[in-house]
Amino acid sequence: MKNANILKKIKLFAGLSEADIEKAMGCLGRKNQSYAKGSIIIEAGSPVKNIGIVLKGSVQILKEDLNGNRSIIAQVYPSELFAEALACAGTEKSPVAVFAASNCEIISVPFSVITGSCKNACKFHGIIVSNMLKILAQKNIFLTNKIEHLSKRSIREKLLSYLSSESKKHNLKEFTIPFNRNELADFLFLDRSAVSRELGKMRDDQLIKFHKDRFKINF
Amino acid sequence: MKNANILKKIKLFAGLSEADIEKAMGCLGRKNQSYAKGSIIIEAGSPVKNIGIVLKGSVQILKEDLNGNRSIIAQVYPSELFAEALACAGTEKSPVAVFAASNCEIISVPFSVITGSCKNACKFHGIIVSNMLKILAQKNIFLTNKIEHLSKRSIREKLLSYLSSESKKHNLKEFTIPFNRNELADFLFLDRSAVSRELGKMRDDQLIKFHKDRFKINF
DNA sequence: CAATATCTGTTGCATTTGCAACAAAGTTTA
DNA sequence: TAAACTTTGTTGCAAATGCAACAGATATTG
Repeated sequence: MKNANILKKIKLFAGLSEADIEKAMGCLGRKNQSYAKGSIIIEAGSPVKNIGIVLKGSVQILKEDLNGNRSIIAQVYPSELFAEALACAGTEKSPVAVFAASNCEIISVPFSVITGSCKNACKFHGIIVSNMLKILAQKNIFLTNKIEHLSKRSIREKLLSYLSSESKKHNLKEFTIPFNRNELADFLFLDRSAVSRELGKMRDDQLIKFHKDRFKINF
Repeated sequence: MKNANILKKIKLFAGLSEADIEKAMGCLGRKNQSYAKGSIIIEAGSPVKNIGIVLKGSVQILKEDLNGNRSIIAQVYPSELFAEALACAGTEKSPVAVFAASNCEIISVPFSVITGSCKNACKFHGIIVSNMLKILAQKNIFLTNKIEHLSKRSIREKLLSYLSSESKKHNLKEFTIPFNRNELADFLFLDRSAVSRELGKMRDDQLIKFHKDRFKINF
């Protein structure tokens, strides 16, 4: 896919035409950067001032604990943002590292440029800021929902909470989830086999029916 | 405390002088509202268009599951915001209800007014929008941290994750946490006695020392 | 200070869960 | 279609954890 097509998918630019995006990119100070696989984009402990946008390839968000054990927090793909919360919050010491999971191309936009008034007084700033608010707010809601599921004490309750929210999202009692068993277990931080076992019991108890990633709930 | 003093504490108005705040309130369309204890401020399922600011008393954020079981998500006190993420995201069906935990006074600001350009082209909008971004971003980071702790499989790992992040926050190996045991257990969605037990074991293993809410970590 | 209330620690017990190893079902590839 | 691979389900077992009930420590109140 060409850059232009990726640019159109970027939520930060939602509501802007292709031409508008080009202009806006000018205002934001376009700085395409390439990173070789494995190279570090943001070092843990460093200040975060820029928002990242992935154009090609993918980057990983890593967390390292005090003992040096690394764990992958997230993987970010083309058209998606990273480090936006850290940049907005003006984080002085990044709690995470960002590194290139493959050869990749990214845009790096100083956060100050987004909020700062544009010398061209261009109307795009308003839209972009408004998009930024929406992106942060939606992520907020997503995280809150996830915590809601994780707050439950048993596997069954966690699953019920998750399935219930999926059902509400689709406004249907029957729906497809975006995970296979492994991913579902990972999403809820549970053991896969334990999830399978509990889903089986829930079926025995007539709470749900399912086949693979297709679920039907009876509550 | 007088209203003016509360207003100065509102993060949304950070960076504005008292006089500025008064003016800004004019632009935002000041609408103080009073609610009697127990009355509903936002109904679950309704669209959320306004950001709420608590001036007096407190409000509770409630979640009701499909079976009608209510659980308290959060309690919001004077100078704090509520429903800001829902309003920013333009939520059509609130997943939560908000109700008055006591007699309370709140300000309700339509989200559109915050992003929309002010007829007075006042400079406050810029600052307020920027504050809003920061508030959302900081909450984002907070939620991500919490999920990081909850992602751990055992109580010990959850505690280590939490204590480690507190230590980093203070840049010290010895620090005071803002929770008593009950609250700590609730924050991590664990059983209080199990937390006590595990903290004891961790002390036996020379990982930590503690007395009440004062901790010292050896890792 | 005595009395009361709150907070923290301890322990037995039943249950849940993670883990490991394997089996079955489903999918992809040659 | 056979073979290889991936995904899902099953099960035994040990360990972790929630729960309940109580005891000790600390704080608050009259």
